[in-house]
Amino acid sequence: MSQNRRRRSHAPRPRADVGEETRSDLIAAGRRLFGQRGYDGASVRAITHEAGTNLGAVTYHFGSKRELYGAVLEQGLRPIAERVQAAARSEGTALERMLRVVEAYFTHFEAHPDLPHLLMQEVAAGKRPPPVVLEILKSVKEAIAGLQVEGVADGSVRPGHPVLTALSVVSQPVYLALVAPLLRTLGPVDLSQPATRELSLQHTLAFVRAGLAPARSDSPR
Amino acid sequence: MSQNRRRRSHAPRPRADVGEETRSDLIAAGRRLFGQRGYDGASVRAITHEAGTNLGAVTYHFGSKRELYGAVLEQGLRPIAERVQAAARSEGTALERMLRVVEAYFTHFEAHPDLPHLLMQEVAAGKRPPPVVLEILKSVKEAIAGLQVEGVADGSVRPGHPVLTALSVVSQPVYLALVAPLLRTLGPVDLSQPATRELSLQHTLAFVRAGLAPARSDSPR
DNA sequence: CCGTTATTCATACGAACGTATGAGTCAGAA
DNA sequence: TTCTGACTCATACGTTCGTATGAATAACGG
Repeated sequence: MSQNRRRRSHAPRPRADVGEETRSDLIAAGRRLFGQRGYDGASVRAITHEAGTNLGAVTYHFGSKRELYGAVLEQGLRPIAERVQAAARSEGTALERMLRVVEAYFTHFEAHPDLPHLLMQEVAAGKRPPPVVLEILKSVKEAIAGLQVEGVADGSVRPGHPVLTALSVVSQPVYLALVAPLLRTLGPVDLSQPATRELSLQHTLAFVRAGLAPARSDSPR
Repeated sequence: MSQNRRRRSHAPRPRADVGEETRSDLIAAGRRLFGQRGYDGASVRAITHEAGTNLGAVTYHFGSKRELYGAVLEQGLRPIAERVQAAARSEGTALERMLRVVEAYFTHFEAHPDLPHLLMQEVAAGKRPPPVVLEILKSVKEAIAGLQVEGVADGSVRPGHPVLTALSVVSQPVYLALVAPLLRTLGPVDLSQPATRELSLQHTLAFVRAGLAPARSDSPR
């Protein structure tokens, strides 16, 4: 997490930051290839070639392929976690903020369609993500679960299990992004078209709103 | 789909069906290992060892590892597709049948927790499932989408996009089963306990019912 | 009984993989 | 200028993989 901090005391001094650029190139290439072909499908050779560096670069900068994957995951997940938490801390009723969380997922996945694949591929294969990633996931889970609790308090959300509710909400954008490539094969729904994407966002917002809203007796404001 | 039908005309006659048993042993072992370790993580050697057969058995009976995986997927998916379609054809309003579909997923995943992993691991890794599997998925998708259309007609379901609605519904049990192993790590929710499982079923039914039901003006019967 | 044939088995092959190794390169401190 | 250390690079190592090959085995029809 913090062991790769050069510039120790009075010592070595890196050369211009050449290494940092290689490092970020590897993360970018890894993100692209891991997302497209899966962890095993993306060889170190392919990644280093895509990054325009040498085969040894992964070992040198990350120690192993697995640790590169961890860095890719962390760098990919942290921004969306921040967006979600920002949405959870925004103004309005808890339900309104919850819908903003959904919208945050959607717009983020629009810019980074490979992100759900990146994470879920390992989850689905039964492996355990690195601890740093688990912590990020945990914080997101708690933010959304907290939103449900707040919603019950302010009357904008129907009572229920906070964690399960968080899963129900998150599952919508994540699952949709996961199966998007299949959808084009299975039928006429093409989520790569902006109009369809907007439609799916509106559908999801409506579904989540209806799923969370109280039974219609004390719907506030 | 039907090319593995021996007993051609007047000819060879298999010996007692010894081969069929090996074949099903391989599928069972493949299902276990593919589900636990992912496609790449389950080597042909591990699978044949688990099945108690020889290394060459996969090539002999299926032609390749990939085709074994296809057979595993097909054999795993067909029963749940049938259950879902039976639920879709049952009695009651479309909404009631939709909830029965959700329940069918839940109870089936309870008996076969590795099933979602088996399929989604490849979807998440960006690969395309074999055509037979795609056809099964398509039929399920259409059954549930048809349920939504029926629901709008009989007034039990709010209007909306049929396919997107089908995805929203299916995502619930699938995503829950996918992240179940992570949930135990991330917090106090343990979906392997029967009580929690029942709780999650009730939660999902409530969420889907609320998400689908019309705005409360013409809720029938 | 013999020959055919489905099936099993041991073993080999070639390719691809992740990682290790050691030499080469170059900017900056002394 | 010389030395140092971060970084790059080519190449080698050992392993594991999926698949191919051909011999052994055993049941069945004739």
